[in-house]
Amino acid sequence: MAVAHPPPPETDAAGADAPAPTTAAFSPLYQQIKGLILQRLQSGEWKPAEAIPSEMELAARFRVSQGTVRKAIDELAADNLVVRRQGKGTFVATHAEQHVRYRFLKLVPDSGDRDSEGPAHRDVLECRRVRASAEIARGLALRTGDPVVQVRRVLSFGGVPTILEEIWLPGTTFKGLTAEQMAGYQGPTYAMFELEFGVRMVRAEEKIRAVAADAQQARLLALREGAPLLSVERLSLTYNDLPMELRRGLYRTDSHHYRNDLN
Amino acid sequence: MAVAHPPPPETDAAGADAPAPTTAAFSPLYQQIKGLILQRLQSGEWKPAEAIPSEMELAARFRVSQGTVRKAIDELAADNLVVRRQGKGTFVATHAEQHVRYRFLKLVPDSGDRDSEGPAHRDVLECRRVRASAEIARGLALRTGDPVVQVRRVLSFGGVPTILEEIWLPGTTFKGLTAEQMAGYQGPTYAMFELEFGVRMVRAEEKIRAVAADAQQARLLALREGAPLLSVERLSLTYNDLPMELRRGLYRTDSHHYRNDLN
DNA sequence: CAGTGGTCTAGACCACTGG
DNA sequence: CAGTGGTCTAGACCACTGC
Repeated sequence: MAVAHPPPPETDAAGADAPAPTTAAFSPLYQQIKGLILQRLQSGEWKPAEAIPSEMELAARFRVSQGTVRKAIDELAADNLVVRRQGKGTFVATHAEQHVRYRFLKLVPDSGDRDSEGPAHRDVLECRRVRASAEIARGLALRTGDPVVQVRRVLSFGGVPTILEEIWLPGTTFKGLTAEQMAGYQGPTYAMFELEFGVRMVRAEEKIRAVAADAQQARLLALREGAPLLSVERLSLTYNDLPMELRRGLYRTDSHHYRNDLN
Repeated sequence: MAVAHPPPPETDAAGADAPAPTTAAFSPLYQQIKGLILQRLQSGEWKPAEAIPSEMELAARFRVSQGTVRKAIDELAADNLVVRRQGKGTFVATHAEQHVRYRFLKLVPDSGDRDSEGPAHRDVLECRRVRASAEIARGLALRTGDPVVQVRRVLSFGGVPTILEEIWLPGTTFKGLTAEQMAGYQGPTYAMFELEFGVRMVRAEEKIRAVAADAQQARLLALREGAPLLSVERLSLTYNDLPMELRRGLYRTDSHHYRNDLN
């Protein structure tokens, strides 16, 4: 209510808060607040790793109680869009510097954690602009023939080539992406996407299959042809469920496995 | 505080609420309440599909505010231990009759949803008591040689054999499990476990690999030997993270895939 | 209609962080 | 110390269910 029909505005002149609720169907106040915060997040008003205003301040801005803001932020935190730190503030989530690196990579060594084998070595085989095939276009919500950036690379852990992957990105958003960027950046590739292109991947959907390595794949992963590989097709989405990356990885699973927790 | 040091007891004589907090380290009140509710759930005081007492009633019993009970139940609902239904009550979650059937089975047909191919046909190849190998014992937190029930079966979708799986269950808890129960029960096997053995699986951990079918596996799944299969090793746990089932499934992924959502 | 979960508020106090 | 997120309360009212 307070958002849709604000009482005599006080801070409106200063901040222009209270955008049109469009054709808003009914929803709880805290959902509306969540939506307003989301808008600021995707508009880039608050950038990754930055602090967002305190709960008290947001409550004042939106003219609701702190509890209502709190519930909105609770959901954003549950969605991994934001990270709360007691005593410090609430921060826009990022794929970098967060100690939850490699959030989307669920391949782990059979024994021990990922840290035991050190950082991955990236070998970029290819990075070029091409035109989207029908299949790629469908996945990325583009039209066939639209420009896309295609990357092929091999990731090695402890010197062993383990992942062969092919990545497709919308050409207009990722204009100017170079093989050097893909190879040289320290930390997760998704962190580089945030920093260089302002694109933050929010969630992803994976389709997993078992396949047999063809001759080329076998060579790149130092295997015999026909060896079983895990095929992981990932569609990564940014705010508003907008697809922003299509990736197909072939994982060796002789000394690693894909770990998944169900609940 | 209210739980640890209850004021002059009123309902204690009637209900005996306020079990010893043991060596309780400090934790928020709502966490303590969550723990108390959890105790009732795992003790079987409230059984699957039954309603638990209302928030108001629990608040009165535990001598805290409704909001505190609410937060405790919120977390239990987030953990899928309990299901809230506005206007009706809060119910103990179950693998049956919940329209989230097959919560742990992430294999879906490439096109369309699971309903399009009808229910799975179960073919039980084997169901017998054996002694736990070192590996099985380790997974189930038993000792080598302890009795376990071993089941082997094939699941077919639309007439096509798709999953070959081997299941190990602690022999003492699942004493008397028969092939008829494994085959005949309508609905998820996990629902049968709840009904017949009072064991509710709360969460699970899966390790996924790509493997090549051996001669026997290929025959049972109507494939050529060496065909790539998804190996899904699942450890299912009940309350208190107690392991209760070890399962190794081999999935055909020529017309199905393992679907996973990351966020 | 009464009873349930769901929302919202206002205020108090606690726990943690940093200057 | 002030500022932040985290907990807890008490009470009001809304939305949904079933009798």
